[in-house]
Amino acid sequence: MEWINSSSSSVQEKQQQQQEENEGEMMAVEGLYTKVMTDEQMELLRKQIAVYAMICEQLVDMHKSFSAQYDIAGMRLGNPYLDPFMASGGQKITARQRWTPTPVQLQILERVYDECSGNPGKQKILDITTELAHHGQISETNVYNWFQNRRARIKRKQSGVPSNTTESEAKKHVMSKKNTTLESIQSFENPTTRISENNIYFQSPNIGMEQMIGKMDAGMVFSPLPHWQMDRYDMLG
Amino acid sequence: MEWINSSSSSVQEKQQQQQEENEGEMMAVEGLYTKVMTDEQMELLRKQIAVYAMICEQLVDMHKSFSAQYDIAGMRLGNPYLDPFMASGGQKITARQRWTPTPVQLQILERVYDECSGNPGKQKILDITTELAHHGQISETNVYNWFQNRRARIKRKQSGVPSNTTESEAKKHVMSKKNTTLESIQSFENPTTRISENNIYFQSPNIGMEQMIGKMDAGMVFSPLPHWQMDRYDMLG
DNA sequence: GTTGTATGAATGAAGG
DNA sequence: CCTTCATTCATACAAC
Repeated sequence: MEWINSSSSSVQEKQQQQQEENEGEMMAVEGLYTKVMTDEQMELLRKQIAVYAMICEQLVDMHKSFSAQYDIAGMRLGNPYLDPFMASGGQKITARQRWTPTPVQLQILERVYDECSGNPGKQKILDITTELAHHGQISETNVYNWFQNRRARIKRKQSGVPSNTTESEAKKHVMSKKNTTLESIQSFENPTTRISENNIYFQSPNIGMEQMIGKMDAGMVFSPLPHWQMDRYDMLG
Repeated sequence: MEWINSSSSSVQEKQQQQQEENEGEMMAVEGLYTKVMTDEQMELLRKQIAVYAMICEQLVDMHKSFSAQYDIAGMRLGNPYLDPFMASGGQKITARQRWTPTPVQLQILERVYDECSGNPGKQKILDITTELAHHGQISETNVYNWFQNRRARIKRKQSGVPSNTTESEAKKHVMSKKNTTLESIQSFENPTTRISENNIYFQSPNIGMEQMIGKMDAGMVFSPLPHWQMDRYDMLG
């Protein structure tokens, strides 16, 4: 069978339509459509899985030790870690993963925003999309999101931008991509239990069970359905 | 920096297959190279991660039982670990304000979603809630909203998407996501050791540790270096 | 190459 | 059910 064959399945049926030469996440392969994933994304996924694999393994080892004897000393689950896989090849490209309005589009959007007091109707969005499409690849969803975000962010600014940046959208800085994977995993939520240092999982050969559990309970939550798997849906018809 | 270190564990050992150039499924886009992945592949990966998450969670639960029973001091030999960041703000201590499904919960939800064709009855929701409660804080409303949103969003995605013919065929390859979810994962690498029954992981909130370990040693072993990164990897024949 | 920031997108929840 | 909001995640890009 074909590995690279277009299909749909997964939680949401999907089928692409729209722009075919869109360089976004879709591309044609032998006449079929497929999603594109960058090395970076793959790397990330790979790491997530690896992290789980490691944790599962350690937990199992731990259990074995327990079962065998309450030999605490045997608690040493890990040992020196080796690098299972790291150096990813070359991840140069970055297929566009997110739409970015062109200056022209932005200008039009802002103009319309003022005209509509920030809330254009569905039909209006469709019209706008059509017009913007003349200036670059775009979809209704993009427009919809743009207005959505615009409203939310303007509102936030007005209602005060107190130094209260600890909560809203101006704080958490997920640093460089290198740490992103772990960061995203451990700090997904619940800041009170998050570990301050990155690499908590690997900073030492032996990780305390308590810590691990902490991570599981609090931070081991990750985006279940990677957004890039989803299609860019066109907001309703 | 090193991400994953491992020594000599069954699972990770295999991850060693250094990733090379993976010329395999690459294609040129605007002069750049990218990897390609189908929806099925993505779905599969996502599920793999989810299963790991679930296993980890259960292992942790088990561990907790053990700890409680024997109250082994050695377990916390680690470092108490204090969070240096908690002091400043003060309000961030408050837990999250909105429910976020854990991977396990999500997996269950999706399974139920398929079973109920997206519309579980009131009683069903109650049942689900009860079960999900074993994996984290949750309320009926959460479940209700989840289904509500899911239906709406799936629908939206489907709209504007001319149904396609590739679907029926493609589905065969991956799974109808109902009972095959785990199967596909289990048999990912080693079909001979796969579990014959589906949903073995979910038959009850707690499954025996031995079983789980069995799964890990036998069926849960998958190519650490995602097949889609290997050259010409042939997924099942 | 890192760190900070602006902003596109995902999603739980609320309102109608 | 549908639309909208609020919050958060993640990425593109600028600034260092």
